[in-house]
Amino acid sequence: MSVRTRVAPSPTGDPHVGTAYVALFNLVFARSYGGQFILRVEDTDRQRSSSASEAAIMEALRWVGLGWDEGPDVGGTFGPYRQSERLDIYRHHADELVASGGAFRCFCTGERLEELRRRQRAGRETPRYDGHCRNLDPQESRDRAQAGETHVVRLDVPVTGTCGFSDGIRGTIEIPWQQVDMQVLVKSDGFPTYHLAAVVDDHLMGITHILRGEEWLSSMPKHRLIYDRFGWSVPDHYHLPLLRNADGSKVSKRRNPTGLNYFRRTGYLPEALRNYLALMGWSMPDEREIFSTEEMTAAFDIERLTTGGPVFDLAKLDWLNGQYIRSLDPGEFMDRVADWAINRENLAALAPLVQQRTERLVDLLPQVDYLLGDRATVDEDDFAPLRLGAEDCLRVLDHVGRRFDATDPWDRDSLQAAIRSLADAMGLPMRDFLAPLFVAITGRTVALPLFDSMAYLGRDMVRSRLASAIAALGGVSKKKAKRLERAYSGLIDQA
RNA sequence: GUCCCCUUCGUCUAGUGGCCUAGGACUCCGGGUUUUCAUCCCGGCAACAGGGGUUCGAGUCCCCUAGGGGACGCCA
Repeated sequence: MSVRTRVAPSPTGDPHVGTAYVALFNLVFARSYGGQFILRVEDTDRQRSSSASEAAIMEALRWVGLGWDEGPDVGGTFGPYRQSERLDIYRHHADELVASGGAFRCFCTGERLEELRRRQRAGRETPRYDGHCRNLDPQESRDRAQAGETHVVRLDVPVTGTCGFSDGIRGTIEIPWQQVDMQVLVKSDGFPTYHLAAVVDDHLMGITHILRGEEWLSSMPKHRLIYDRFGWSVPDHYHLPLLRNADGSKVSKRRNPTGLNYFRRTGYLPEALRNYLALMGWSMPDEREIFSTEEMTAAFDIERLTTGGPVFDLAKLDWLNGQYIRSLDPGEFMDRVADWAINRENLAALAPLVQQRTERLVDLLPQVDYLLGDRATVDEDDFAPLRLGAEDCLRVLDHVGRRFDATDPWDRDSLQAAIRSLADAMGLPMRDFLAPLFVAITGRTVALPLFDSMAYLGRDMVRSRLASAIAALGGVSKKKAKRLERAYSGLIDQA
């Protein structure tokens, strides 16, 4: 049987470097066996999924050079490849599980569940569904469901014993069933959760090897159970180490640029990014550090994957990117530069802003350089002349960051509305409120209009500039971050 | 808190019981080439988390401790 792997992003945000990381290893693994690599969109979270995000993720993955053989856009014989289009498949399988006793309907209310979890936490137990609806009379269960009573479907999990399974790079792992929750498989809106959908799809799509992030390791018992209940064989699993921030925590946008578009916009070469990602937890047998994805594929051996979480450190990526840029022949270098930012497409967004401000074409450059560049370097002194003190500036920037995480769509008007409401909530005049933001984003005293600038830059770039401005203002400790978070949610609740 | 995973220079890593006086790369520092800068070249700093075993021999195997991370959602 042909080797088939997949990457299964959830279209709930900006394209993430972690997705590219997992995609790279899946792609290389499949190719090294002459197999196929599939893209599946896991859009089962109705609230958070968006087609804009889906399109951005596919576009970004293609940019990195991680294309797929089958997927929502290119089709394939195992489609559809978008989970929201496979609802009847999941429903059918969930019904089968309920009928066979492998799962049960649960009519518990959210309040009851919350109270239960609170009690368990207080009693130092692992929060877990208590099985309240597990032994409902099947007839009653069916009747209540038929009568339209709101319910979910939960996986029936053994109460005692341990679940043993094997991970391709970690060996055998045992987890007590006691620790495994009776996971919801079908939500009350009829959509499946990840656990059901992923297992069903991986089986139906003929996925033979699953390479995914380590955060899934503790869900493995649930997944094994589902495979077993359906009588399906379990694909080989390999849990990839998680990319880390400098402090060792799971890589996050608050501390690192993690958006693929950031790397694209700041002029990293896709082949350099792939090479760098390959170095995260993997090495060439001959210890070469500069190699193409093709060379990686030819030499690939999953046994060479390490288990420790690598810190995603830009310094080495910068060096590597420099190596790639310098090795380009001049013609190609010129093409890359032209594709990067000084092209019609990018200019189209900028032209309306700069044309009126231009007397000679050369005036264009200083007007837009801060929009094309990496990030404006700011330091504490830049904030000194402002009406708000350093502490207040920091507070403003922090809260703006939080507000922007939830701002959608990312355009001029939404940004303006978001900022206005936040300034109101904080009781600050727009003028004072905007000043530190202007400095953080543009790094100047004179620049193109702030909201247009932010709209052009995009969420990733704005995020990273906010982060460096906050760092310039002294940064925030863990404790301070907590305090700011509380303060922010306080503001939201009032509004 | 409970369970699981992890632990070699600041960072990415090599290492699968003797080739380890622990190698390479990035960063940093010093020097050289270059009319500047960058590149490039040379050199330097720097690690087996701690403690017990097993063994003739342990970075490599086992146990304990510590530290880090992850999971514990009708998110994925």
